[in-house]
Amino acid sequence: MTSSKRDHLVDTALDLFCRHGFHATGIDKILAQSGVAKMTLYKHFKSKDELILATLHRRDEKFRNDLMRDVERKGKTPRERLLAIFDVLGDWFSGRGFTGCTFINASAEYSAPENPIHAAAAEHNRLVSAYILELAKAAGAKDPNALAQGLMLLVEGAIVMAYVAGQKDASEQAKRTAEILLADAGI
Amino acid sequence: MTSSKRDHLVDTALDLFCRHGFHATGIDKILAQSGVAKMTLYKHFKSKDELILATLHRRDEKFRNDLMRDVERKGKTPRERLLAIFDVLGDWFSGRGFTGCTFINASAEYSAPENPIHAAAAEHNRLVSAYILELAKAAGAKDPNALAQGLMLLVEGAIVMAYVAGQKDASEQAKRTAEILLADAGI
DNA sequence: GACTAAACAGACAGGTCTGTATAGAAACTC
DNA sequence: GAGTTTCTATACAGACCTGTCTGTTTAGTC
Repeated sequence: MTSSKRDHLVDTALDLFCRHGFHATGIDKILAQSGVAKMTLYKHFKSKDELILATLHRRDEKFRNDLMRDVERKGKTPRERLLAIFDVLGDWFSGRGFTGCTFINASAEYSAPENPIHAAAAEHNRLVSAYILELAKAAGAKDPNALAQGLMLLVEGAIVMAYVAGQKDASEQAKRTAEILLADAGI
Repeated sequence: MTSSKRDHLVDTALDLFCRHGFHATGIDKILAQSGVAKMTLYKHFKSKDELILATLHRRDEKFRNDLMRDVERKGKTPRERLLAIFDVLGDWFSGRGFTGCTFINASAEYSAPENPIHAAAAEHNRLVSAYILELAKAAGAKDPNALAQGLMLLVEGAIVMAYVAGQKDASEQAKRTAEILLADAGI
């Protein structure tokens, strides 16, 4: 399979980027940890930035797939699922390898909005927002857009508080706050 | 004045760190933009990390001073001031030089919680939280701790949505959501 | 077994990084 | 005005960075 090396590179790069950041992770470290030769990397990716984009793409897919799967397992009704989001966040925060949100971190290192890396983070954000909006509509909220945007603020806020301030219980606080918003939305 | 060069270095470094990130900003660029000699920098700061810590310290002081000043000018009662926080955020987001939260960005680049740079970001977070809690108590909230933590989630969430997703109106959405929380807190 | 394509190993170029060393200029003090 | 401190300018060391290049080895196919 021609793409097995590629996949392995993306996996390794994602691990190192998450743990140490993008600028702080050199190509050589990714090669050493993956055991892949340099020329193989540059055959699959034109540059380090392209490798970063590929890792962000994989991270986005895995993150949203895992989120939807866990949310739909933990909650049966749309209302339960909106609240289950914060339980999933709690599991994520208390997991061993929690290093914050890869996309927030990527935006921090590539601040220009027109940078493709920053744009990829914005797109991920948009897709998560769309999922929450979908649930809010299914739950029959009075103003689904307002509810979804409010919940998204709580999600992002909880991630920041858990990562920057080390406040791992931010997800529980966010869940309690979300219940207030759900009540206000009539569900 | 022995500290004028030092102050100038911190100002310049803060500007460059905010615009381009910490790893991406080399000592030489700070020297070129400030017009200060390298040995002068290393006389005032033992290392680049110490310079970073000094810039974060200044940023924290300026940020919270400006926040409190603007909030207390825009709102007269504690309740008004809690809501005014989000108006101040809106001004910040739409300002020309908005590059997200320096402390979230610093945490992203220095992920280890025991790293002094990450710790400085956590401390800033704690101090902002304390200010909001103070206002929540003065406003006579039913459960000031819960209200303050909920508002803090909205603040951090709004910053992320404004910076990562470019959603500059996140502050308005956060304000509308905050009003729901205030009502729930009985104020 | 011969041919082909992929991956490996490692040197290399050219640039950047942090931090140090040295020598001269400017400013301040007595 | 002499002496001291402060700053500048610049070179330097040693490490790291990305990306290229050259061979060699492995693996798969006919």
